[in-house]
Amino acid sequence: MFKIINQDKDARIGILEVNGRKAETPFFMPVSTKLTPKLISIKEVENMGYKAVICNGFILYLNPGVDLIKSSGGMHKFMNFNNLIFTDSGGFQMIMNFENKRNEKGVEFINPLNGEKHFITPENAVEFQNDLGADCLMCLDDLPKHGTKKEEVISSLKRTHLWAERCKKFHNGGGLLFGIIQGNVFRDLRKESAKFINNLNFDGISIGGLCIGEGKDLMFEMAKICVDNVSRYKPLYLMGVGSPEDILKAVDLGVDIFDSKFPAEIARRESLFTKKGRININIKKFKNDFKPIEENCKCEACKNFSKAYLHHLFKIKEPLAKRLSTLHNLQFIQGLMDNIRTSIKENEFQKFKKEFLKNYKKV
RNA sequence: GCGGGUGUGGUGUAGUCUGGCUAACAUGCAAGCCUGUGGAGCUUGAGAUCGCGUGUUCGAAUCACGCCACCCGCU
Repeated sequence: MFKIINQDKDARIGILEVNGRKAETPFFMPVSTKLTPKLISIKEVENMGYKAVICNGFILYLNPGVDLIKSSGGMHKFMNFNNLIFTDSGGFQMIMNFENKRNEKGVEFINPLNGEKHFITPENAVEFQNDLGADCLMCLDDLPKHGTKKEEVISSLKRTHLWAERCKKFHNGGGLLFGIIQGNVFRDLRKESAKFINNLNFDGISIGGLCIGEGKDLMFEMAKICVDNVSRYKPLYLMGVGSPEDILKAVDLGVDIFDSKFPAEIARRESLFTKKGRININIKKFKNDFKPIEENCKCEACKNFSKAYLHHLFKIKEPLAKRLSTLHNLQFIQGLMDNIRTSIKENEFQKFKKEFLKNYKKV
């Protein structure tokens, strides 16, 4: 299911295989919450070389509903994507005003579209993710917002652990189940959580509750504590991380899997990745810049158009601007992941990382 | 020619009747932010001698008078 085939210090290459679908780690998953990435097609994502995406099991459970997807033959068939599909459980939606109340039994969500109440238990979460046909599913977890007091984080963590046990107990075949480490920004809690989740012997381990406003230093400190206290033979997934510099640093810690809305979201807001750093294409200095975003980029935007043209498209609010930007940023991340894997295989990861970060500055 | 209306940052407007905190709001402009996605979000900044002039007043975008520009109607 997961096999490490190459290692350069803590950074490593692995093969994740589920239900006959394979992906080489480290990889990044574009977010495809409702069975499609925004503005671009899943086929475009696939053609870039992505071997995995993440959808949101909970949001799909609300709409269009598990039955429809099940009767279509599962998510893979429905969206015509025959690579790995991860699903999230709905835990993250708790910090997004979705949630009404939670207790030991589960969480009550209110569907903002129609006011309907849904009570989700850990068992439900595993069930609907499996019914959807997920290759890798997440435990239902309790995610305290950044800034939550320690006493509250402690009781929240207790709940996450309790739910993790129940998910594990309920899970019976189908996709791989990932346990999620929480603990907010508290060192002792992170360590405790990592050990606890590790001991439950999940198929994979997720590091959750980071990158939600705590700042980079704390984030990496917490991530390292998590990595250092779990088995090194399992796929390790850092949830929600998606900037080039963060991915690179996390791979160095030993993280295998990433997902984030970040590349797509900032693309829609006029921010693009380049090897020299992020640029905001809407600013004046690009009005007369007739060169492509990146000289050797394979994306549709770079192959055909200039920065000035893209700048123009944004200024006139043409939706195509967001589409092209999204294609570019996702292509950039995929290129980065390719380079990361290559450099690990050649035992040159440290050199690659250093070089990349040296060049990657704010332009 | 007569009567009526309107004139406020680039644009669209509020404030005017019942003068008084640093002239407000939207959009646009300039820049920054966004990290397990509820269809263009958040923060900051620049930009107006309130059509022009005179007067009344401690104080005028606001009141009075004159002028100018545009719009509507009537001869």
